[in-house]
Amino acid sequence: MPELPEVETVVRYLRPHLGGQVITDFHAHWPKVTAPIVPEEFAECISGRTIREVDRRGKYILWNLDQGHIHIHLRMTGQLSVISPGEVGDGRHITAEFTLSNSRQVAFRDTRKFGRIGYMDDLHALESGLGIEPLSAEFSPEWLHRELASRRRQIKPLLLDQAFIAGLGNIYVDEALFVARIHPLKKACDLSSAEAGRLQEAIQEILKESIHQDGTTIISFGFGEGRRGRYRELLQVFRRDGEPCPRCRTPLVKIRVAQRGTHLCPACQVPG
DNA sequence: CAGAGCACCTGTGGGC
DNA sequence: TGCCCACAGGTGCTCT
Repeated sequence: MPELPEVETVVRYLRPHLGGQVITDFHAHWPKVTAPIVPEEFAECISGRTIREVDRRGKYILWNLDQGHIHIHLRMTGQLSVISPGEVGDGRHITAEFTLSNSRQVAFRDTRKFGRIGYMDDLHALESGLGIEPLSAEFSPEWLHRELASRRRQIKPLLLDQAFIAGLGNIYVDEALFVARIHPLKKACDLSSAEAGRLQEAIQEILKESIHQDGTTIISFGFGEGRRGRYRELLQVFRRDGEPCPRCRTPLVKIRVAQRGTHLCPACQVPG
């Protein structure tokens, strides 16, 4: 499910609900949700702590506490919603829930159970595994071209690598490579300066617009109760194989790259 | 180092 | 309608 724009949307939704609240209780319905530690140990770390602010790093949602940090990764199907007692509704697939000092609850709903919740005293370990923020000023055309020059990997798997750029996933990589007219199998070090420039611009523009649209809902992404992202209608190639290319009308195709479904225009994005 | 394959889970949609 | 298979927005592990 969620890539950077969807995670950012969830963070913006949560922020006004959580700031200043004390975590009074935590309960895991699916014990592995706090893996590698057990839920009791996690609860011990965070109960009684105050949430100072909600933030995002890559695809991680961060709750910065008065001491330490909670990190939440939604993986494929995770959803967070703030609910009042009595409006719990459909309790299916809820893997964990927090209770706040205002007696509201934060429910973590996760059909496929890949999502994880954890605690860290400081964010060093998280930071060490994450690359540049693609919406930061440091992510410039020059930075990208310089970094690509030393990598021999195919460009799509590289862009999906969170240790390189933090936050991109399958949807936005396909969209950005299409806009930049780059074949997903092209070696990173073979990209020209002009291609790197187009790619950098495409990534930033696409992410910004998607955040503006509250992200992309394909099937399961939502935030709060029943809210949906609107970027799906703006997707140019993702899951549009068979449809005409919006640029040249050639039918879009779907291939496998790094075990992921990959959508492209065979005329606009030529290998080599 | 780069890439393939599989594991972790459940639900959905297509083909027969 | 029912069954079986492929596939899904992510990541981490092992093996070559």
